[in-house]
Amino acid sequence: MTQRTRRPAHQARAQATQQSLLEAAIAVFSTHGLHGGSVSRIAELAQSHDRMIYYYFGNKEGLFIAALEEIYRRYNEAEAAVILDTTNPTKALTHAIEFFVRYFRDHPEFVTVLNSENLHRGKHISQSLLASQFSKPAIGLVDQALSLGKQQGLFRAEAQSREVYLMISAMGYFYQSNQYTLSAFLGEALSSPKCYEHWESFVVDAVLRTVTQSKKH
Amino acid sequence: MTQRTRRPAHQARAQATQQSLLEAAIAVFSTHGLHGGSVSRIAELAQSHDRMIYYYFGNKEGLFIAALEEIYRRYNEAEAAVILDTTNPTKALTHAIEFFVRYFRDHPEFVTVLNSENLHRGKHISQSLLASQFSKPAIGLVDQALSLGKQQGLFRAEAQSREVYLMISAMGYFYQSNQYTLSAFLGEALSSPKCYEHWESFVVDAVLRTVTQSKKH
DNA sequence: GCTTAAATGTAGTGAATACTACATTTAATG
DNA sequence: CATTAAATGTAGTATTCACTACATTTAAGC
Repeated sequence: MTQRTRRPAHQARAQATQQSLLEAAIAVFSTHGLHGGSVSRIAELAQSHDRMIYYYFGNKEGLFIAALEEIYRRYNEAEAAVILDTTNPTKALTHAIEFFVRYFRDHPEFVTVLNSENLHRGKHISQSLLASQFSKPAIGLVDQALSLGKQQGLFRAEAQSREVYLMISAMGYFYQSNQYTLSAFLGEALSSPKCYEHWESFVVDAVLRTVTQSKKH
Repeated sequence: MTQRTRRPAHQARAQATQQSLLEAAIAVFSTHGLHGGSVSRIAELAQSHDRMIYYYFGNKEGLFIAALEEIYRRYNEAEAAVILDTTNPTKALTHAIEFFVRYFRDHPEFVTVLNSENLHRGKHISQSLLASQFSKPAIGLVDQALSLGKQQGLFRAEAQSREVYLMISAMGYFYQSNQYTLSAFLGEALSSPKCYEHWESFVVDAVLRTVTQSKKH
């Protein structure tokens, strides 16, 4: 038994500090990127001191890795909580699509932190041991709906979960990630509810048309 | 007549300096982001001095705006150079899709600089006067192919160019932009030719299925 | 209550940053 | 060839940055 477990009050405070630093890190990194977000700013937002970042996470990069793992964990957690209609494949797939598109819309920090990580060519995610655990269940939702549809002869057997998952992610992610340049490009604010809802229904339509068995008789 | 135009040798050198600085800026900003890319590094890469950045572009932000305008200009230029088959809508749309997906693959700097701009919520693109000029022709390619297909009764009349353009962009852009986290997530390098080609043909298939008139008879 | 180590607070350090004042070179014009 | 201004080169400055040495506080176990 280590000293740490024998000091619950210390540990509770310590965990609270770690948690607030992690939360602040996600907020700051997501709005300013890895380079743009400073440790002092994160510490300030967490109402702590930059000293504690080094105490708990080693260095700035360690904190970024922790932030990355945390947003991935939440993403997986949210996905795992989704329960699909196991009788209606179209409904199930629609539900899955809505989950993903809305997750990206409602969690811009997930999108921006992943963008930062990709700017750095996946340097940190490859260092993370936790990240590999997050790989598998991701496509699960799409796979569930697709399998069901294939069983019922409603969806094409050639439709692969991986591609369809990428398709859904791409359309949801891109819309959120590039909303500012796209809005300038198209001359219309993509963040408006009307615009967003139109896009969501288009994504559902496009995916369904892609996977649905064409009616030849 | 200004002094500047009366000094061709000076102007030629000046333009060369500006051009190399702009090129270096695109390279550095695209690999390190706006904050991560330093003016000294850009100047060094351009074999010039950071002094010149302020001389020609005012400040770091001015250089970033210039870089942003330049990559947009090249994107529009490349798109304008594409000539589609005006008789075969399916071929034309396939050709257009291949152009976009390959453009994002072959111009990662376009993707990463746009990501930086979106991290900053379109702060610079909205300042640019040039940017507004780039808005219109963008959807042109997709619109051409779609219109043709609708005329021939091959594509659905409800299919809108804007949505289809976004769909194509999303799938091409996302695949390139998120390749590192996706590769870690899926356990396979998306940059491999085999993987890429599979994706490209999937995008073509998905878009065609989305816009093509279903055969009810 | 004394000891002890975990947890936190304070005050720095050197390096890198964006930006600038000032000096120098270049070549076009009279 | 002297003048002149554009273009470039040099040497800074103030600030912010990630990170650290060292001091202090906290509470658990004896």
